[in-house]
Amino acid sequence: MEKKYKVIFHIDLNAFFASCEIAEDPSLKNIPIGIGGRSDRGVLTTANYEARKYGIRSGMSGVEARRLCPKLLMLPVNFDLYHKYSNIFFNLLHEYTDIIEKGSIDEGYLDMTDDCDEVHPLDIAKEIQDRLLNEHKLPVSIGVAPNMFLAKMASDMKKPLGITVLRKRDLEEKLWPLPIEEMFGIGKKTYPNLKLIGINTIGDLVNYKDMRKLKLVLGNRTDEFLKLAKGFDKKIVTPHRHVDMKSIGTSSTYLSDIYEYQVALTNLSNLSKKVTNRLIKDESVTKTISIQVRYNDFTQINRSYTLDFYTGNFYEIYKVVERLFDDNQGDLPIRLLGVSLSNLIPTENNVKQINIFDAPKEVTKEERVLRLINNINDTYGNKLIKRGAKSKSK
DNA sequence: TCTGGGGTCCTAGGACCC
DNA sequence: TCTGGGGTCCTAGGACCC
Repeated sequence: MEKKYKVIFHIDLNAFFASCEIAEDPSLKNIPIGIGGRSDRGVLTTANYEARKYGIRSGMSGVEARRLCPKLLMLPVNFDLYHKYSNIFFNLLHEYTDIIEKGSIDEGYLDMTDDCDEVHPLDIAKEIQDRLLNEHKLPVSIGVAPNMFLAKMASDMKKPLGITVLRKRDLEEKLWPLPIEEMFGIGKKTYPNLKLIGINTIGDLVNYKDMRKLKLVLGNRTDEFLKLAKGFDKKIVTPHRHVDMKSIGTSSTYLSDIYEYQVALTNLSNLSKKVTNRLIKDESVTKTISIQVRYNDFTQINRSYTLDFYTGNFYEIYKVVERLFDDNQGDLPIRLLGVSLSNLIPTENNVKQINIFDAPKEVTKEERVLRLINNINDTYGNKLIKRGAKSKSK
């Protein structure tokens, strides 16, 4: 028999990074904690609820956070720890269903439609929440709804440790009064434009009549957003969606701006090394290599190059990075550099077409690169970045 | 509040092939 | 020579999310 409604859970770990630290060291429980933001130019990735009492929020600069709460304990980001707890979280969820889609490191969607025949969904949600808290000290909020969008919106409604059921008949009362910027998918660029045309709440969007104006703001996604706001979402929970990584990247904002060509290259080499190691650990190879350069006025360029073969070799990757940088030098001091790899496939699927040891020229270049990396005190070390192409984006 | 680092997806133009 | 369409891949930028 066809079921009328699906039962979808969205489960969200509250203040996840901070919760991991507290789970690991319970003595931190009642003190304000911020994760990240320890350098002068850093921002907090997470603040626990104790810290939020002081007005501290994630995304806030560390300097500002300390001003609001001088006794704030600031801890470095520890991804290994968070991955450990993320695995604990998803393993527990798998005791209830295998139809789980990972939203990110700290949130997941569960299709519980077939698991709620004899048990009320609310009872299962309560059990999952209690177990995560009691067995692993992980607080979660859970949204229960007939589709993924509504479940996501629901889990956000009561934090921390909330369980919110959002049925179709609740929309007018619970969803539509929310400010439009709280709608999943509407970000800080879009909502000011929606407000300009008179849309302040999700309900305003549902009732909006002037399709021409709406299309000017939302473009091709107009119909999609309208359907979501009305409570319709056809997406289905897709396990393993995030198993195959589409890209691996790393970037760094430097403590002070970079003025020197050689320093930029050294940093790009370090980033390339780091990202190549992650690629190897992931047992993948890449075809497309990108660099990211953010200047001190916050304009940013991204440049990429696609090889006609796959590689997991540092020298091959760095060679491209170096060339992309050489070809695109701006005339501003650099605030951030990044290297990212995409077009990834598993190493075992790669039939290597080029053996670099057969190509003497390549080896010569490798040696040159090697010298470059090992020779930070090069006589040209203080050479100013060449004046070249102006940064474009604005 | 002077603004991190990890990602995903979408768009649009151009190259290139048939 | 004026000028087809369809499909795919690449590149750059932008919006968004956690």
